[in-house]
Amino acid sequence: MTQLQRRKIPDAAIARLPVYLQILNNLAATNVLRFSSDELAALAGVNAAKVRKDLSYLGSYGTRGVGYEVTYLTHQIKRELGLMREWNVVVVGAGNLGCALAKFDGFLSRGFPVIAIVDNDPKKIGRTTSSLTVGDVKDLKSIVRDEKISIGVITTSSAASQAAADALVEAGITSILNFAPVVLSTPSSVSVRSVDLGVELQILSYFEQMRLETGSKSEIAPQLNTAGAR
Amino acid sequence: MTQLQRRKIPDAAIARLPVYLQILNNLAATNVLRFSSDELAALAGVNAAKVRKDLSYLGSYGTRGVGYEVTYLTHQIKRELGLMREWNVVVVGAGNLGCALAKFDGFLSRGFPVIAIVDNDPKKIGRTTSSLTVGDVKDLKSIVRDEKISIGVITTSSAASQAAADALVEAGITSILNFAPVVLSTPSSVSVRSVDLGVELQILSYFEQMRLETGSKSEIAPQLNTAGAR
DNA sequence: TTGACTTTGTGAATTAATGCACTAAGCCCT
DNA sequence: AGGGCTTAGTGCATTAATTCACAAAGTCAA
Repeated sequence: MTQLQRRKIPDAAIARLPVYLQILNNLAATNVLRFSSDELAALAGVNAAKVRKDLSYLGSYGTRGVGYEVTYLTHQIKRELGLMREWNVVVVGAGNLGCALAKFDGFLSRGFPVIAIVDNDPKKIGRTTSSLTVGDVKDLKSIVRDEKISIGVITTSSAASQAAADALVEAGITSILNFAPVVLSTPSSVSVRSVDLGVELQILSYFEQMRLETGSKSEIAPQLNTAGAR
Repeated sequence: MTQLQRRKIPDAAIARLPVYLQILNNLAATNVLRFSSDELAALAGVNAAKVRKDLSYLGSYGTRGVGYEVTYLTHQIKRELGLMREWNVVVVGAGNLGCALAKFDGFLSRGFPVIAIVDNDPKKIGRTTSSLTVGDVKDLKSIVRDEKISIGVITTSSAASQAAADALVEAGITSILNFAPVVLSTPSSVSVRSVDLGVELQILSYFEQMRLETGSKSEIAPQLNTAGAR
């Protein structure tokens, strides 16, 4: 009720803003200066009215009869998503996936440098992977503090994932990206997003089977995920 | 209108079934025989009515006053999702992420063996990674045919991802899991699910920033993603 | 300056998803 | 055999998300 009113943006819209942002980056890279909601909608594979409504949550940044400016809107989306700064990341779990993510361009290039990687396995601690040395999960608290880390990524086994989450929470982390196929339990003040690759494949297999059963002509529902976190 | 009526299950429910399945596997591993919707709801972090409604789309497989049987319901969910068989997978893009996924337990253990990995870079073709030799993307069509591959996973650079998708479609693949931060364009008969790790982090950063701005007490919306594919 | 054209921004209608709350069934104890 | 207890299944109200469709606001050409 007070003036503290950061507009309440629907979860579904929040999840699409990063997609728009990515497309705007591509447009900027090809020297496009302006775009219409129709054009962006086509590139994002969604309805134009949805694009306009999503963008309208940010404010009224388009010009009627003209469209939106690439750089200006990019700026606004970044501001809204909290991307005017970098957020440091720690990876917990130095297995295949963890090491691959630590090296992964896509994190740094989107503003999320991986600053540290830790594990609880003495055989892995001390190893070096792309300029990072695997640390001990026991030191998480001091690492998080010293390196000003905001986000934890869990790439441990399922069995170890809850302990990893507990360690992250204990270390003061409030945002977790979880790759273990486990529903983590954390305080409600912590945001958790889970990416379960098995789930993704199982959803595909549902549609694949559907096609086999019905003789393939079936229409496929449109994808996109919602934001929100637990 | 004919008898071809595979119940129409809502997308949101489809996306949750794999999560329930995973939990049932854990219950079975600890010798639990039965469970109630309340128990499953607690484990999955959702509302009990939602669990019951989701399960009711499969049929009426519970017993009032008692609950559901773990093994029987596991069977039913697997049947619905098309998991009574394995689905072979090919990874396109033998970079860090591609190689890590090729080795990744989580695929095989959930019924999706990675049978082949291909790339278009002559420097990578021929290399061996965990019992798989990197093939040439040019041979995709014959690989897909000979190895009876159903699902393609794209782990190329953004720049190469659309070409990878085109190659998969050309090879007859109708289900794609895409890790490149690009909205792929494919025939509507092909199911595409995109996992953009940058998007996931950006969603987290939104909530993180929200907490900083509002002084952290903010409630966090519940997560889960919807199914559907494009 | 006017008029034709374009495209945003948004009420209002529609559709989808969620969650409540109650009924219908089955178990178990006496 | 009956009564109390438990829990699935579901109709219905609510909330969230999507889409339509149009007025408002701007451009541009003559």
